[in-house]
Amino acid sequence: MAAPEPKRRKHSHNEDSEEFPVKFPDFIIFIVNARIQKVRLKKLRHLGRSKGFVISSELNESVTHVVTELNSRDHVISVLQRICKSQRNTELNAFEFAQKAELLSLKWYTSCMEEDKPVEITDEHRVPSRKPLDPDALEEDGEDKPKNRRFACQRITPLNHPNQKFTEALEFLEKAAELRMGDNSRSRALAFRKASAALKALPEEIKKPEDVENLYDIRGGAHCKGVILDILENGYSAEVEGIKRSDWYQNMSLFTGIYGCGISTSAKWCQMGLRSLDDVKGSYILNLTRSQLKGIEYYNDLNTPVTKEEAKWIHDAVSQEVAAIQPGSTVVMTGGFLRGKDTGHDVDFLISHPEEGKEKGILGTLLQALTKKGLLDYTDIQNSTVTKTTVQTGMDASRNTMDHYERCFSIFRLPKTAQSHRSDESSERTVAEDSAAMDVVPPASESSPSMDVTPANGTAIPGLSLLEKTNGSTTSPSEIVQKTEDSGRSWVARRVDFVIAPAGQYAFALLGWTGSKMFNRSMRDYTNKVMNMNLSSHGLFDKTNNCSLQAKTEEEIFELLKLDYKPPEERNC
DNA sequence: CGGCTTACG
DNA sequence: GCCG
DNA sequence: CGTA
Repeated sequence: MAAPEPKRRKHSHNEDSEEFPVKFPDFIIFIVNARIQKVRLKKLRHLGRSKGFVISSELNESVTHVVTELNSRDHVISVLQRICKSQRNTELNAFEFAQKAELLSLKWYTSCMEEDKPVEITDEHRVPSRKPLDPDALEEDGEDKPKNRRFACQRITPLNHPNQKFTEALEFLEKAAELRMGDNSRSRALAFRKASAALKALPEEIKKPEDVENLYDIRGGAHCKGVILDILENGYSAEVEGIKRSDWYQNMSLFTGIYGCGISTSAKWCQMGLRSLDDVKGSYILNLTRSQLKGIEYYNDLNTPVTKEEAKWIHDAVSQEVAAIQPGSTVVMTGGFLRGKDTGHDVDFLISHPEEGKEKGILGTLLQALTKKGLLDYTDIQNSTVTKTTVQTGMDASRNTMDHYERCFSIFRLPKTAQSHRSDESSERTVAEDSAAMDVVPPASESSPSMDVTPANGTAIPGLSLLEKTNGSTTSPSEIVQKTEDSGRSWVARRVDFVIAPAGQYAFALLGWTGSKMFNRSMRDYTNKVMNMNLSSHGLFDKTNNCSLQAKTEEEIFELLKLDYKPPEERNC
């Protein structure tokens, strides 16, 4: 509504209080910004001033009324402390201040706004102290309370737990919800995932419906409880089985299984009448992205779980290269493997260097080195392909372009010799031997070393597959699949993610890339709602005083957030 | 009845 | 879909 | 939009 007004640069100190006549000088109000959107806060302040209240933009002794969305006195005080600290206001003690000033809910404030005057303050308006100094003091009350913690990041969530049957069903419903493209669908999917996470943290198997009463993320819900009940009674969920059999689910599943193809694209293809991978390959009107082409080409490989052994081999290969590029660097395999899983859909590496700044350029050089060794099939950086085709030396030309970026999603060529040497312990090979063993094509000038699907002259011909189809109605589509499958490669394709982080962000990157996804969402949600801070894989930002907080270990991050530390194996929500 | 993690490519 |  |  109101454009950024030029009026307010008169007095930077007490800002715009002079714009409106003060009608209630006894009400000096400070609004705590926690749990309030920035825009809304601005409106609230302006509204208050326009009604004749004094809205202080600073927390000081003169403030008489504190207004907040927070619902516990302790919480308010701890936030006030932070504000004092950030204002360098050392003489103001948050505890003593809270004794004198009124701590009131936002409801009181909005009531005042509606009535155009201060409304009478009742205990309803006051922030409840809600301090059961002895939690067991309130016995009968305690029975009704949730028996798990509110946020998944506060709970111990191991990889293996006794309620797999239930969580699998709930996570199936999560996936199914994501595939439906409604407005609520993402949020509904989240609800299923949260319910699953709640069960994953239970130490005992669920035997009766009462076992899931009073659990956050389940207790208030009919749907999830119904699913659990179903499984308890029949051993399976009819809803889940029904969806599994449905055509739309199978088609959507198939297409979203293609790397680079999300629900939007999948739905589009479904609506176009496509029903199989061959349909996609045979359609000449689709504008397939680079990643989708690779996703189709390596559909089977990329949908085969990566084993821990494979991951280790890749880790070795990557570490070797990185050590050569920048000695002293660290290469950590993050993701599910760090959380204790023994398979994964991809492998994640976090690369860093203890000396700030020395990590710069590593990723670009690493990708070139791996590509040169024939270990990388695809990187999702778009720069070194089409434009500079004239230069036959290829890689050298792109040197300056491959510089500063921090993530790379790639497809790794894992030598088959590195795959299964379980039966023979002595057949351990080194990375060097293996990459030498496979017929390494020195990555030619063109982007794709012309695999089966793409024609040899480089540029993909849109109508090619169609021609094949029309030429021989005898040419079965499965023939193409076969071609791609036993094309006699000496390697398999695996998804590998590279992340690079400067030393100052290392702990945050490690935390973020270790996951799980649900753990991250939960922890970031908690950070917002409880701490009024902002957490990402780059850092931690305190919104109450607009400053970022440093941490050099994961433990320090948990401490800053007042959370009990959880090792990676306990983050499997 | 609004909100639901956050950021890069 | 579940929570505040 | 897709991916983590």
